[in-house]
Amino acid sequence: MKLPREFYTRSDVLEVARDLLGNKLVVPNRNGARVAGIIVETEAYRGPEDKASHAYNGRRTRRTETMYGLGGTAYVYFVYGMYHQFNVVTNVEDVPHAILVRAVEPVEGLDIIRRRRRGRFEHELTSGPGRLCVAMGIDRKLDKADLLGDRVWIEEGVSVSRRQIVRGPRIGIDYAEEWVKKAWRFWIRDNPCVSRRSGRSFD
DNA sequence: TGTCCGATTGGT
DNA sequence: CCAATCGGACAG
Repeated sequence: MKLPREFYTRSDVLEVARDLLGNKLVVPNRNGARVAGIIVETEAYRGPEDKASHAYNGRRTRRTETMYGLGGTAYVYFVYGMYHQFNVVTNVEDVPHAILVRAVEPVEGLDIIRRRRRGRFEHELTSGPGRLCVAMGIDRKLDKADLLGDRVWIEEGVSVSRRQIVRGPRIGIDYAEEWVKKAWRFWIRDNPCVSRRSGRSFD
């Protein structure tokens, strides 16, 4: 069952980022086979006040335009000349909030995932935002895709109790000054598929 | 159009 | 720790 529009249009992006944990990200390939993973790590970005956000200070360009769309839209961009990053847009139109999905635990289409990530250990298949995009076949063609459509979506997964959720600072945003230390990254405690560089945490 | 740099990763 | 690698943002 796909998560409904109201899940995404809520105004508190931190709450949505936390609630995403345990749900299942699904990408059907063109044969109709499903590749899917349970979301185990997320990061909230709250433009325009959040200096770490691409939409900081109201920045609105060809790339960031997606973030201004309706909650429940995919925001996929390309970084470091080689990696894609999959994000979920939240809130209502014109409020550029988004959540970076940093790691999933593979649960469907393992054969396809292993082929795309040949030579890697099991815990390295989808344990990072760039890795999971390779594993699941996500690229910029999915930018602006509606998560209530049929190209990529998130459906009800497993239930995760509040006690299993840990939070800590976001990763790779050293340029964000005072926003660096905000504990806006959420992950499932002890899950083997969370990204490496998981530094200090607090709950 | 030129320069700087990135919401990462894999190898040293 | 560091290089890879190229598109985006912005200055000029």
